[in-house]
Amino acid sequence: MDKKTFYITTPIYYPSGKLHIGHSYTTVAADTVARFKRMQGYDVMFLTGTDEHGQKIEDKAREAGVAPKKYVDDIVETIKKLWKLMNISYDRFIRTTDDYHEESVRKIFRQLYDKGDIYKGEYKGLYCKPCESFWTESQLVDGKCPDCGRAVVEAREEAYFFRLSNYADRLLQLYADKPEFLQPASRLNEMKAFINQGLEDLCVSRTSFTWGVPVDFDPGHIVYVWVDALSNYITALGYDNERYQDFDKYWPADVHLMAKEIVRFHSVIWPALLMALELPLPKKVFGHGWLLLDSGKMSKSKGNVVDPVVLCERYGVDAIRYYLMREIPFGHDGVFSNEGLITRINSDLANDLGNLLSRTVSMVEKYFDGTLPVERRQEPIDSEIISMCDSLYATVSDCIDKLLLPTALTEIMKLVSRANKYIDETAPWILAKDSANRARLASVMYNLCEALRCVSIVLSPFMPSTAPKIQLQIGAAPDICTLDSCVYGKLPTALTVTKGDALFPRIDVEAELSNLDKEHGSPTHGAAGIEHLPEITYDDFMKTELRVCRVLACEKVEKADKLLKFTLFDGERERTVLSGIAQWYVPTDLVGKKVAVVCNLAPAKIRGIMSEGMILSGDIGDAAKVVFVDDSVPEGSRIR
RNA sequence: CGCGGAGUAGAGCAGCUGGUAGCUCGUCGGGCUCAUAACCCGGAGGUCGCAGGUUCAAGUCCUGCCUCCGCAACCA
Repeated sequence: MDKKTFYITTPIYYPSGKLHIGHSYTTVAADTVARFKRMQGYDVMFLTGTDEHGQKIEDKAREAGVAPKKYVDDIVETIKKLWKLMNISYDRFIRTTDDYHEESVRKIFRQLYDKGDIYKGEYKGLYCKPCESFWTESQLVDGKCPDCGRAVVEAREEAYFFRLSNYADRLLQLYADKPEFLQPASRLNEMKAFINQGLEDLCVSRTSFTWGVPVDFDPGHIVYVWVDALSNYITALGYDNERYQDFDKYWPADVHLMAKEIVRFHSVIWPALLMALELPLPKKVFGHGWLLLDSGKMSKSKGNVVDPVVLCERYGVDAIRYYLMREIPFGHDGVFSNEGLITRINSDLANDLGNLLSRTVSMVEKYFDGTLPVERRQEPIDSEIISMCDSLYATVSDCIDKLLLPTALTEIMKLVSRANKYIDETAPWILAKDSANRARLASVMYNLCEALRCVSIVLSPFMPSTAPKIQLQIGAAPDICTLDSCVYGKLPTALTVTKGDALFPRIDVEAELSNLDKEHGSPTHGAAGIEHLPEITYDDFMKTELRVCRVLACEKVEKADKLLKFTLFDGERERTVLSGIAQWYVPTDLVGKKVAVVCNLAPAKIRGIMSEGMILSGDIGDAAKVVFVDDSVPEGSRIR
């Protein structure tokens, strides 16, 4: 009883599609800290979950032709499977569609309303009817709708607002009093600047969609994401609901972990909401950086290789966990690349750690038939490796507390390197030649096993399935693999080891990279493999109405870097088509040209403009070039 | 003037409160043979984006500029 508690959270993820490696990154980091804290004896609550309401889910579900709940249910299943695969030891998984959460949200909303922190107001703005969008004065282009260029009218809409502006001073005070509240520190300045620009009250309800928690005293209004999603951190503990009863036990959270783009919500809106609810504030908000692909941004279209499931299946969960925690400077953006991943696995895990275990255990088997004799002879040269064993825990623990995860790993790997060097210094194979050195040789082997044992202990939160494998091979029983035992000298004197499989088989870098290219196309260089789609029938093809069109006019879309707006003549009428090729063409050069157009593509609104078709272009890496049609072919000709 | 981040050896990164420029990978040379062609030692390689300024002293502080990258905000 009365164990110290530790409450850590990830954001609740938006299940509008598959999660990518970035989500895994946040979650693995949180998991590592949670595991470490558990080992330290804390009563840990590690919360993750999903944020399932909102317009986008509603739209996606409609597109997919299923009910929103069904849509998110399916995705949540894949998310839970992913966390299971990645060995994520969350204690609780909250879904904003859970009954108890919705109940709490209704109560919280009402409570804030009753207190006067939420009030019903009017969303005043300039409204464009065709686009169904509100704009502010500054967003307008020439006084017209920036999307479609049509006239806007002043309009008002009822909505609920949270008095965020009232909390500006208290937030600034919070940052001043507790700068450690928000980390890394650079984000603090950003938030101060943001608040100093002037905080406006926050619109916390919507009427434009229905997939969410209704405002119970005002049907038609839906609680918007701020209150709905952020409050998960307390509703999951039973705040304002009966499902759980450990709010008093765990709140305030020790750390909210997240990627940098949502730091603002967690360090401005969330504390303000908590202030309004008169609840204690979380101790720390930490915004880590992004994983960038070496070719640029991380995006869904980049292919399978950044799919965490594929990576884990290919290289093993612990290797991926290690890579993520080791390679990316926590708090900054970092580059994710296949080559970086493979070299990291090879050099750190295969060559250094795995090979250290392998050579150590092999020598004990070779020189002592697997069991060390009890005679010992220590020498001065042993002292360094011994003292490193003894100080390892304190060093790592300090790093974890400061969320310096990569540093923690480099510190651990220093002992691995030292041990490898120690083998060279002591040259056991020479000692083995003279039976007079038996005691000395036993000491050397014992010291190596101790180093491995200590390493495995502090490594276990990072690599939960690798650590026990090491311990098994060096014959370390579970009771001497706790953090308390992370000091030199716990292994039995007559230690017995058991050689096992290689921990991390070495990967042939070049072969692996070319395999990846073959299988997925090169995600990094953009050229290698041609991806083939399933065969289709002639009828399938003929469903596409491809026609020759002449470009009557072409201009850049305002405020859009990539879009060109075409006015085409298709032999029958004019049609407007948008195309994302502005970087590669001067609009006027295209006028008069004939192009191939998919005419029966469902119209879609892009940047507020209806696009009625698609102009065919050939992809050249990331660029695209229009496929021009010979001038002798008349407009309207069917292409087949 | 939309917001923000970054520019340090071939690549990826450290360099906090200013005082001989470091790490990992790669590369070159050497050593060892217990081990997963792994391990250990040594070398080469940087006028720290550019230009000014402050200072006895500046990747490190200040000013301006250039470049790259995210997001906002679109690739039908």
